[in-house]
Amino acid sequence: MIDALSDRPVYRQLADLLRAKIVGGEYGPGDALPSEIALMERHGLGRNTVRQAVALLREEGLVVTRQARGTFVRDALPVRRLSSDRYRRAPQRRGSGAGGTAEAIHREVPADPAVAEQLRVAAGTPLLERRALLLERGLPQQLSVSYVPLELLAGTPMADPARGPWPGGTVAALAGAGVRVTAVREVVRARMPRPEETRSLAVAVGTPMLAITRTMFAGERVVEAAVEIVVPGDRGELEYHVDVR
Amino acid sequence: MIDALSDRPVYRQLADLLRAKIVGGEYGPGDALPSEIALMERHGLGRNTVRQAVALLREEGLVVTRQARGTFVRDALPVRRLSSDRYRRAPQRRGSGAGGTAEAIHREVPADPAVAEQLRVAAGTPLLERRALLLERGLPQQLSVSYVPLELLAGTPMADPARGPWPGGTVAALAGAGVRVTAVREVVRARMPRPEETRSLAVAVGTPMLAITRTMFAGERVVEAAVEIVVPGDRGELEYHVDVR
DNA sequence: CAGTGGTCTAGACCACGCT
DNA sequence: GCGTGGTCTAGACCACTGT
Repeated sequence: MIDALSDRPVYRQLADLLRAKIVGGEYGPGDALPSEIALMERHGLGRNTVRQAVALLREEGLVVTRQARGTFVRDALPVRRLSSDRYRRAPQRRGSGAGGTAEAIHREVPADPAVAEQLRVAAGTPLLERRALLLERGLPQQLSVSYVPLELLAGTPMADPARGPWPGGTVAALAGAGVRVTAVREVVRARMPRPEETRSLAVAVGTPMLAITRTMFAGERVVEAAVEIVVPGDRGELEYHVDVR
Repeated sequence: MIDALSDRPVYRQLADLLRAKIVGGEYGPGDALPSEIALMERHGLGRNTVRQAVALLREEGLVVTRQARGTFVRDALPVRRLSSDRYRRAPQRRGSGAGGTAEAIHREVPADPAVAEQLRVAAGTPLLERRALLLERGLPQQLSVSYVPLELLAGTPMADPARGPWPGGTVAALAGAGVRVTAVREVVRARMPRPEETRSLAVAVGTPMLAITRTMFAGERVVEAAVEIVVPGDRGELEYHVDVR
């Protein structure tokens, strides 16, 4: 099966072999691949070569390795779809809003230059910083850091940093402060997780991330800036409706 | 600098060291990292350990390795922003539409079950399949496969599979056939490139992709289904405007 | 305790880019 | 020709998970 004289590196040939069995369904989601020792013996390869092949599949997102347990075909996780409808002011439809539990840490901070530009305020303006982690069935779902000018929240319960999560999301929270969000701009990127994100979001190495920069507007005024909302690519997808004019 | 007795693996410590110098600016975009031999000698490590550290940084998207040349801090490529405005029927604003050159292959095919469902037609319905590769300054920018029911294009130049790219994009092409696109739905995912995509899009391994499934509507009718539009995560970002109602 | 993947070393040869 | 990263082997010890 594997040709040591081929131009194609041996570890790639082994990866091709295993990949074909995975996409062909011979190894289904959750199944264990043969152990490294078994692959060494079956194909007459050194262990590092086998490990290189497995590493390639891991980078492609096809398998995960678990120490002392084995190498497993990646489970198709239930993907959560985040629709642009989630910004409706009207009551959230089931399944479209925040369905899980959230942990949030609020803090009062002065605007740093980058945030100030996004919010269109002067650097140093007092802001409420909100760091939130959304959990769904115990699995971290998204991580976000966002800012609201404190002035907008003055005199409302949201101005208190000790306050917990905002039920109903940011649009509802701002509505509670008399701020009517009229539009949202999102810029979506794909990037690899930073080392600390692999921990806090509990993602396997090699899992790409959706990174969203969100800006909320009330008319011409910017009322919220989410510097980055990070969603593991194997757990979420984003849905947008665009009206063509 | 590196503690062999630490709990943290040596290769991770080396990766931490190099990462700190990259994000700290000591190695700027395009700069070469020290060679593997240099890192071996400087830190008293085996070559595979050094290579493991570099591989980690490559997976994180921080560096690219080029055979016989060296390891380089990844260039911040000019990122092309794809705005939801690109679907306007009005003349495209500069920089928002398709600015580069496109290669397209058109073919007449019967609808397979998955596409039929997305298009809401019967399986086997004759479709025009369009495979397009968008280039920008010689660099592949996006790859897409999309389908339009042939019936919609009957009697127009677009029905001819031998015809080349559609200037002005799909909305303009459909307008030319008398089909007025009113809305677009996009579902965005992040995933790693498939092996053949690393070639056709010329991306470094470890570059995450934005994968978009697009559905175009004329009223209630589905007039185009793009099964997948793939954009390298280091070359593109998506911008969406959402009106909050 | 046996088996798994994780880490690490030492050494070999190769393909390629530069000068 | 020399230096670079790419591939591959053989062997060692470790940490962790199962029984």
